[in-house]
Amino acid sequence: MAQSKKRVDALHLDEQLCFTLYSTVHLLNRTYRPLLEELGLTYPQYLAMLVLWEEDDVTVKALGERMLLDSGTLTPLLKRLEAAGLVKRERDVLDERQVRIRLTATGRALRAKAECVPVSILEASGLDVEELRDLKERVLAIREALSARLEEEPPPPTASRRHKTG
Amino acid sequence: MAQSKKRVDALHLDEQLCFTLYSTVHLLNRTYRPLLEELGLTYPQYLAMLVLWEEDDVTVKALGERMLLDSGTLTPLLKRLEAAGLVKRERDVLDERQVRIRLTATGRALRAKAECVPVSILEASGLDVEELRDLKERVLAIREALSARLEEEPPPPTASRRHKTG
DNA sequence: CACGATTCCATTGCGCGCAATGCACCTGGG
DNA sequence: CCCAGGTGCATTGCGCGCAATGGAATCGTG
Repeated sequence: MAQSKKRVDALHLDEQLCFTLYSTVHLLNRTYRPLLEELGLTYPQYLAMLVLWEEDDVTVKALGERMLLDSGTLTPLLKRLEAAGLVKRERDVLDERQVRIRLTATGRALRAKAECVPVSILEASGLDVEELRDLKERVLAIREALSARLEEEPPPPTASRRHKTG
Repeated sequence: MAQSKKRVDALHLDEQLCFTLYSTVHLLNRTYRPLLEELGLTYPQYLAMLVLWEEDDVTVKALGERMLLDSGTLTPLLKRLEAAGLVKRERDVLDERQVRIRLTATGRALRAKAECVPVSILEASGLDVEELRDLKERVLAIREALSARLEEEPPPPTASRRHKTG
C-alpha cells in the first residue's frame, strides 16, 4: 500500500521484459568475453565460427541468414577472421556476386579449444538443461513473432493505402 | 536416426539459448526502432528516459547502476539527449565529481508520447501478460546468476593463488 | 542479344557497449 | 594541513549492428 500506483506502470524500467533481455544479453557477453579471449574471438565471431564448424564453405548470405545479420556487419567481421588466419574469403567462380567463406586448418583446429565454452556458460547461468531448453523455446516463440511482424509491416513504401487492410 | 550425432551438439548454433537471446534482442531493437523514431530516441536513450521519468535529477553513476552501463556508454548518450533538448547535465554543486541529469520540460512532456510504446511491443511479441511476467522472472534469475559470477571471479588481478580456494 | 530488374556484397555513417586510461575532485590518516 | 588512495566522469579505441547507398554480376523478358 506504500506504492503510489496500484496498477503496474508499463513505463517502469524494471517491469519490462525487454530491458531484462537487453541487460542479460550484455552480461552474457561479458561472461563470454574472457572465455573467448583465449580463442582470440569476439562473441559474434564465435557465432560465425559455430556456423562454419557445422557447415564449411558457405556464402555471406547464408551466414547472414543463420546469424540474422546483414553484410554491413558480416563483411568487416569476416575480414577480421581472415586477418586472424581462421577463414578464407573467395568469390564463387560460378557466381561472382557471392563470396564463399571457408575454414583454414587453423580455423578447423580452433573447434577443439571451443568445446569447453558452452559448459562454462551453462554453469555460470545457473540453469539445468531442462530449464535451458524450455526457456530457449519460449524466447524463440517471441523471436518468431517479432520476425513475422517485421517481414509483414514495412510494405507501405511509397504512399497509397492498400485496398484491403486485412 | 538420420542425425549424425545422438547427443545434442553443444556447439550447434540453434541449440544455444545464448544465441536465441542475442538474436531476439536484435529483433526487439528493430521492432522498437520505428516506434522510437517518432520520439527521436534510440532504445538505450529510451531506457535512460524511463529512469528519468521515474526519478528526475539523478547522477550518471545512479543511471548506470539502473541501466547496467558505464560512463563510457552513458556520457556520449546523455550528451545527445542534451543536444536534443530533453535533459540538462550539470555538475553537482556539493560534489563536483558528480554530474546530475535533469529533465527539461520537453523531456518531461515526451513521456506522454511514449505511453503507447510498451503496448505496441507487447502486441508484437505475441505474449500475454502472464507469460511475460513469468519469462521476465526466469531471465532475471539468469542475469542475477551471471552478475554474481562477474563480481566474484575477477579478483585474481596480479598473480598469487589465494591460500584458500573455497 | 539487349536491357531493366534483381541479387549479392562492400562501403559509409552513426550509435552503442566496453576496456583502458586519464583527470579532477573528495576523503581519511597522520 | 598534506598527501595517498579512492571516486565519478570523460576520452580513446575497437568491434559490432544497421540503415542507406553503390556497384558489379546475374537473371528474366522479349
